[in-house]
Amino acid sequence: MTRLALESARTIVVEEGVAALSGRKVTKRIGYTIGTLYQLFDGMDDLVERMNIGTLSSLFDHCKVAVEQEDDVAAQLNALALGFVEFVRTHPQEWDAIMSYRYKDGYVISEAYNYEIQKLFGLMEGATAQFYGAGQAEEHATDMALLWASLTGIWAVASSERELGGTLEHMIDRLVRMYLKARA
Amino acid sequence: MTRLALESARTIVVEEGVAALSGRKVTKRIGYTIGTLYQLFDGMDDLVERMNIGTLSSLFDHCKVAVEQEDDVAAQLNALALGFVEFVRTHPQEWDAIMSYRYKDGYVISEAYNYEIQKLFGLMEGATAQFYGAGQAEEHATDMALLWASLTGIWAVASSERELGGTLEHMIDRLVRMYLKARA
DNA sequence: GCAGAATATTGAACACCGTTCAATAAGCAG
DNA sequence: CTGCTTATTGAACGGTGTTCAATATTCTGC
Repeated sequence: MTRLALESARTIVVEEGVAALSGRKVTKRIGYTIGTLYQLFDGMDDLVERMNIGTLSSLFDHCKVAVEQEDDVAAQLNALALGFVEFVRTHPQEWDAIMSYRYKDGYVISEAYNYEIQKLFGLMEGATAQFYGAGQAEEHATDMALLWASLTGIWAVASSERELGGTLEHMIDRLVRMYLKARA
Repeated sequence: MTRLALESARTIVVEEGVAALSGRKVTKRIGYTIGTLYQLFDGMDDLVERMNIGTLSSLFDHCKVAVEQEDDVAAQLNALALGFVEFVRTHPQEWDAIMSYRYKDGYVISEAYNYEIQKLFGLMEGATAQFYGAGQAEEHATDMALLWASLTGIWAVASSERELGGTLEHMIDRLVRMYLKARA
């Protein structure tokens, strides 16, 4: 039933947003009652986290095939960035669940979650590996964190429906170009 | 009383985070009851939005004095970025209220809110004006949106307490450096 | 000072929420 | 069929946002 519950939760998030997610709604959709949910999940935080892990995993899969279709660094980096945009555009609510949901004070994010994030970072590191020498691992990591932060920040700004100048694609393009110019 | 309520709301957000904010808590702290809040605010969205406007205004004031102490572009841009970090570091919960609070479907953000955002963009545009010619207004706007997105994204990543490589200051430094190198 | 109008404040009501847990139902081994 | 184990229930608790008729208070004109 946990699989059913996670699917149900995802459907609600997709259709109404993570703010509209509730345990009772999740169980009602699949013919269960609220009590059952709490035998299988350690509260709503756990449910949302496990759903988010699934989203991150899908994002990784999507980006991976995008990157693997390219050869040189510039093309790979562009494919990665555009792959991210493509995925988030088609799963805006699921991405928003990742970005805006706040776990209860003291809740510890699972290793599985951090592993998915690491997978995504690995993709970026792989694409840009040739820019960094043996002793530049730290610099490399910093740059990847910066790129990731910028990517997610760009989406946040672009999806805020305020006219802040510049379309999503333009910003992405300038970010990648800027990085390549500064690095290559 | 609306002033009192906004102060009370801010105190709760600072002490417990925006997720712990509730109308009854806000009014109880100042000796009122829940009914009163709804005569003065058009629901919780309105209350949060007006509180967030105050936060953005404070952020602007803080960044403005930081920028005005510098002369050349590079120094101004650095001051701006570090001013942002400084403010958000000292007001993490209030900033999180801006980033993670989700307004109800259909709620329209006020002009006053968008104006505060515009003020911040104006600060960035002022500092980088000399990089852009007469016909490059659009390009300028795109770049500013990108810088803003990156700045806020960097904070989101850095404050997520996952070790994703690179301290906050390092990322900020590399972002500004990257922009200047690509532009100047 | 006082009547009346305008404004401010209340608190109960409604339908939800997350979370817990004793009680029940279902499935299964011997 | 009995007992044991697992799955499921649903009531209970203390909270939430929101509405609104009823009550208090303040202000205005006389």
